[in-house]
Amino acid sequence: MRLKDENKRSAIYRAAMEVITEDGLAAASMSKIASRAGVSASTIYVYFENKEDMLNKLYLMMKEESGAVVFKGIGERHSVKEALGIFMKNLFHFMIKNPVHFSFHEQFFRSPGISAKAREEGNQCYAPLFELYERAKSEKALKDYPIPLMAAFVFAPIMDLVHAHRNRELKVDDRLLGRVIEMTWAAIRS
Amino acid sequence: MRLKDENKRSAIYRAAMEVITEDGLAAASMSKIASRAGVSASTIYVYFENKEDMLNKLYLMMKEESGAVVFKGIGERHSVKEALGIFMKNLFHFMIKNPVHFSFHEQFFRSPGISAKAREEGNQCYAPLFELYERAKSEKALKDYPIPLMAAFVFAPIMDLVHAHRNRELKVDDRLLGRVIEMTWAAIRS
Amino acid sequence: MRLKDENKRSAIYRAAMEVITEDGLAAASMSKIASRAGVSASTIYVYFENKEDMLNKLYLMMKEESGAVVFKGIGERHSVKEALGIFMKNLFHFMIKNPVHFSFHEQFFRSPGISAKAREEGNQCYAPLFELYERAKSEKALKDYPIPLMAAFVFAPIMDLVHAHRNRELKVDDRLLGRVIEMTWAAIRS
Amino acid sequence: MRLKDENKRSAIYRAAMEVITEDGLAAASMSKIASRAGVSASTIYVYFENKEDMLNKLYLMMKEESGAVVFKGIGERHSVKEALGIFMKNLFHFMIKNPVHFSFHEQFFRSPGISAKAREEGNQCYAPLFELYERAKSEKALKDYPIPLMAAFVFAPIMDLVHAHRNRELKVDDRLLGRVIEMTWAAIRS
DNA sequence: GATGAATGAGCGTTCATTCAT
DNA sequence: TATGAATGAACGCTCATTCAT
Repeated sequence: MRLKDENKRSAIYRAAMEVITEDGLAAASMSKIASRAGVSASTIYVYFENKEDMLNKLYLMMKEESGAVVFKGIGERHSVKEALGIFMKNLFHFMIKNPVHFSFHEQFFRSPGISAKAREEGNQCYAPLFELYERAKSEKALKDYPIPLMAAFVFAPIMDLVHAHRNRELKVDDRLLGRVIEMTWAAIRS
Repeated sequence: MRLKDENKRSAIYRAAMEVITEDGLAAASMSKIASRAGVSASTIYVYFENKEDMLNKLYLMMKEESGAVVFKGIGERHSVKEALGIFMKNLFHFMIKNPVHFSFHEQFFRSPGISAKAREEGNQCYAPLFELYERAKSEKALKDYPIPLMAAFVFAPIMDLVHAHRNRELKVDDRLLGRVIEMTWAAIRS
Repeated sequence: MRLKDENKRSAIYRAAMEVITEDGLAAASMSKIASRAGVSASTIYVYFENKEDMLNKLYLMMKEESGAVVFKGIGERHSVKEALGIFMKNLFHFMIKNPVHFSFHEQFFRSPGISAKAREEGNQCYAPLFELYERAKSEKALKDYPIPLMAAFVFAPIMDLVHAHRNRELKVDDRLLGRVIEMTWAAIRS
Repeated sequence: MRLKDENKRSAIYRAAMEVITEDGLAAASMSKIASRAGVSASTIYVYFENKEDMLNKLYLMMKEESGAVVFKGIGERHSVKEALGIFMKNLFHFMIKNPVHFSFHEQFFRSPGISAKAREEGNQCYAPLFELYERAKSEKALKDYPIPLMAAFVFAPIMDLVHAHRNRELKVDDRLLGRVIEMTWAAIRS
């Protein structure tokens, strides 16, 4: 028997991302994804239980991909403020370079299409951020407010920046990015 | 002839909100909405041109409803900071009291399901916010950054707060709300 | 109580003819006919039992209208050949002047939309043609073949002529019309 | 994987013909055709793009089927008159033996349900008739009148004969058929 | 008599999924 | 493993018709 072909699996992932980005989540049918991936629709069911399973796993995979990038260059040597700044810059540039990730994130953000379990697991790809938060608490560098609240000040402005940049409403350069990071810092610093 | 029953129109609105809240926008079919509203699916077409028309009008109606509430108590006598604080508190309480509005807003935020025209009209329900922003610019009370960027610091934390409150991840009281307003202010003040 | 308004009835007839001519029989919905007639769809049900009834009665009315015209100028003094020639000319000109009648006839010709009973009654509007046929039999002017067969040679060429004329495939003048009548006569004469 | 079952394709064709024959073109819904064919409605979409595509292809198939029969036995050795006679006899017998073809032809004759392209292609199945017409012109055997006009004298009587035969209004035998052919010839001969 | 509201039935079509090979 | 065939369920929507006024 042939082994499951991991190239095929990732072709399906890639196709799903593209279709969702281009046509939206609602219009992303299995057959559209399949033909984009160059496989038959029924082949998807060899690799995934069903559509929901595929989307959840895709969500996880994308979280892993971004998680592997957004913490690059951050080390113990950095202050909390520096670390957060690097993270936000990384996040911005990753989303600019990977518009499919960005669109996908916008489509799935709090969408009921993703199970709580997958969401939970996806968050673990951002574990370094939570560790940073813990460190900050011990250093008393950040306000001691709940994580989701702090996260709102970190993520929302960056994602809005990417959105405006993509729509050409705004030309985002390093100076503007730096200013936004300062705004976030002003909000959350202790 | 029977008169058009405005109760029925609002029953359809309510049903649509509920179904979208519960099952998500993608799964909100006309027949599901109809049976929730206690009417036949074809009756919806007596009151609306088609699904898109219904969703756009629903979007507008909800924007109007929230717009009529979130600026209550704000006057010329208030400083920009005070006015923003009142707005954010109003927004929070409105969303807590109207969970369907909240879910609906989350579903429709940047969804392609809403036409640009409806979005534009919907924004006009929040005109006082834009006026406040203009006033702030002339008073040099706020950073002179693009509106969507500033908005990210105003809306995202409140909506996250509501989200966490609803999920019982967080017990939000006036003190926490006040602190969040302070965080936002620290971020956007000039 | 108000009397049934015969103007309204004929407005419905006229609207139905127009809609059927413009959009085809399949697309002629009751509401489209109603709005063309300037009445409510339910008003049609005051004047007719249902759609089928309306179409059958419309069919009859049109047969009556054409029947009142196509025998004009024919008298006992005419030979069978002359009479047939006048009939065919009348038929051609009537259909050219009343494109709605023509389209309607083409749509309904042998369509299952018209009941056998209405078809039967409609034929009685062409009674003079049958009488002419009887006279011809007694004069031995025509072949003694069944009526539907003879009719094929009389009607089909004229209707085709009208069709080609309307489509501008053919410019039909009196000379061509005369020739066609001669062809028919050559076919059916004894 | 299962192989595409050509029996199924022709079962759909047959079902469509039957339903159209019985209920008329307007009432021939996909689901009615499907259940007559013993397949699910969605299965039709495996074999055809959509309803229009199916009807056009069905139209073509039927034209091909009749085209393959109605010119049988006609050769260069036959005079124009003989050839036309054979054609008309073939046409009559084909329509008698294939009542579904006959009804279908009546329904589709000039119906807007068939695309101009399909109609064009369908006509090519009757190419030998056009060639015969050309030959007749060069031999000056027929009147030099436009094709559709000549066709009216050839087709209409035969189709009427079939119609009357099927309705038992008329018992058509070879003698009557021969006489009709003579009538047509008298009409169109030069 | 006239009509807008209301609806069940049905339309053509798409879809996620299963089946047989 | 891989896939085209097959399908029940559902979709958005239209329609002829009835009802209440």
